[in-house]
Amino acid sequence: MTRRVTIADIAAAAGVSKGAVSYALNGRPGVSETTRAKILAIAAEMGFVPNRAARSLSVSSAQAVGIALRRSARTIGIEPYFMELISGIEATLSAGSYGLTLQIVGTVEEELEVYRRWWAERRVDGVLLCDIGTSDRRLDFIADLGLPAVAVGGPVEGARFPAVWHDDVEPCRAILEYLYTLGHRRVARVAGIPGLLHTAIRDQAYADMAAELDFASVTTVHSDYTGEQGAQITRRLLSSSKRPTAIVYDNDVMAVAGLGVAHELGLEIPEQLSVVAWDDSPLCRLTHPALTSLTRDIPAYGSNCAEVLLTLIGANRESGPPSAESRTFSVQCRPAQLSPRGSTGPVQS
Amino acid sequence: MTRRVTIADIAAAAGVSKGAVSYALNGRPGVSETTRAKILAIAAEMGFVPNRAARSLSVSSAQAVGIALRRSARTIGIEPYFMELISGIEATLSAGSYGLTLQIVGTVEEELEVYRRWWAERRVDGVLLCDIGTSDRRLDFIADLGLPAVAVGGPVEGARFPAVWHDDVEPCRAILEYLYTLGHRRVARVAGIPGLLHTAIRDQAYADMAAELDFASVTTVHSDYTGEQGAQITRRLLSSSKRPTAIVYDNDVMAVAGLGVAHELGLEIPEQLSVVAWDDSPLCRLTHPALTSLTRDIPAYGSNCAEVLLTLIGANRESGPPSAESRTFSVQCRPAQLSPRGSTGPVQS
DNA sequence: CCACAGCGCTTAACCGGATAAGTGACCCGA
DNA sequence: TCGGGTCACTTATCCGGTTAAGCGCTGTGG
Repeated sequence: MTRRVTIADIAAAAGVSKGAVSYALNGRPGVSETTRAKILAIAAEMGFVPNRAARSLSVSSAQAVGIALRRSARTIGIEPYFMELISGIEATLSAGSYGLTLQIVGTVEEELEVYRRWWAERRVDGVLLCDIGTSDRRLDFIADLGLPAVAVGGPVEGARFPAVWHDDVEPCRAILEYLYTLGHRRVARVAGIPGLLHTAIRDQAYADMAAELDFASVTTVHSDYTGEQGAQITRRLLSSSKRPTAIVYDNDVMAVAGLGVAHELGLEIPEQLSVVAWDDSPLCRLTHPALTSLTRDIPAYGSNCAEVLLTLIGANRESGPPSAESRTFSVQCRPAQLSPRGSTGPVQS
Repeated sequence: MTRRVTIADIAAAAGVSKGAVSYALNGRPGVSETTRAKILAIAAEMGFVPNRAARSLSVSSAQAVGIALRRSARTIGIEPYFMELISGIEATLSAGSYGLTLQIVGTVEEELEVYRRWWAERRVDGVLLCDIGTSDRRLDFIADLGLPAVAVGGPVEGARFPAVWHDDVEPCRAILEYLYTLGHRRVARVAGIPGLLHTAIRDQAYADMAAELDFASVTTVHSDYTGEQGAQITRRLLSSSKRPTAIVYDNDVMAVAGLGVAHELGLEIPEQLSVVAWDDSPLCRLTHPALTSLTRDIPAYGSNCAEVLLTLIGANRESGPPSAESRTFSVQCRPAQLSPRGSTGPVQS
């Protein structure tokens, strides 16, 4: 339990000044190669690790980024999406020796307050915004704050900072074309939360596609993404007089719940009902039959987001405020791919 | 984008010294109530928030705790446990205005390195250790480091720091008694990773209980907690000549997978097979039939752990090193309760 | 031969708070 | 009336890094 070693200790041991040690450790000019090598050797031997607070205070950078999740304690675990996303984010951050600060909040107000505090305290150098809404209060708030941020989702109209997103239109087309080919004409969709941007984009894509092909009906019911609502809506859909022959779910949890309801009602899958899930977590392969789903690489997505944020933060540091161009660029990732499995099949006449 | 407000700015505005402002803001004696009120008013008006790095440097506390998870990017999402745990931890931490720093690692070596760095950098004031093993290298390493820590799991023999845990023996008894009462005599258990402490504890509890009651067989097969292995083991169990009439799974993901396999093999649940899951995530209520499972309040558990860690850190700060007593106390939480649902029923003869 | 540049290092200021020590004004009791 | 204690505040130092400025020495070109 000896006292931690500081650059002053190294300076004393090497017989040079604090400044020289700092130059040597940071690989900047100002010391000879001989001295540098000696200092580095001593630092390594003494097990020197710079104090984060001291460095932050000097260079005014926290070497950390923040992420605030707005979910309840009970429901946050069930959605594999977040943990996979965080895992990807984390991989990129720790490669760049940045830390990740996580906070879970209940309301938008709390979330805004967290951002304000983080930035005022300089606890983070930037944040990642999840669950982008169609009209999102957070976007202007954060831009006004001057807090570097990246939207995890998009495209965001007139954004004042970058967004990283997947195209959702193409996968929607793929699903409907696939179901159409299998002979389905009555398709229902259990969508996510209406206020979310990607929900709105999918709504539009389905409507467009439905008009293009001659489906008898393509209905959309909005939900809160929970399994409970997924089950409830499925029960309602399946007990209506003209029930759909295929149901598409906006996440995997609801799809699993829907599958459960179908079993409960004694429906054979896929003979009497086809089921498609969005977001191919391992969950989709656990059920019987396995769920046909849209596969995205979520950890890679998280890594992309983190990478863009680090670039933005780097750009901020040098040469004053970043250019408008670099602040609003938009990165599009590979769209989700349809993975057909046992839960979908041709319509039985 | 004005420069951030410092105590020097407040001092200037209030016409006092930096020191007076610091005393006023921290509620310590040294300023009159009149002056204190004036300073607080000015600070509030100017939107003052103390710089975290500066404060940390002075008081040498990071106001943050760390948690390192050793899981792969792909599998970490599927287990609702972690996110629920983190959510509970976070609730307590942010109530005490502590931050949570998260890192995902691949190996124990990496994990140890992360702890070493965090502590050397003073990026965290303490850590939470998950997935405690039967002989866990991390325990001594961290104790030697002097890094305050709490084990999330236990009881830990000869621990040099506190552990927070559930009794697992009682729930094991409850499951086996329940299944025995329903007439089951051949019970299989798909257990978790053998090296983990709670797996070993459950192994022992099942063995003891099996000897106590006259089961025909109580077999245990170890797994890696993934759905894939859960399915594979279930398939093997169910196609053996003397197949079990009930299977108990050490987590919910494997139970769901097992249910899928049973469906696949055309077994009626619970008529031909009873299924019990450990850890009652919402997942257990999504399947059909719903899974009988052991309910624990994971977010509350996380909160408990965080609370103990904060106490430990607080104890550290005042009066030098904490007493041996406070360092090794062990908090036991309410054991898991059996929630019978549709997946279990009496044996059909 | 000298002005000047460049190297290699030291010095000292600075980041933004916390805090021990110091100071002057005031009050109180002997 | 004066010593001593308390109050209210200021001053100065520290935490552990970074970094601009300074300074002596050497080499070099005009």
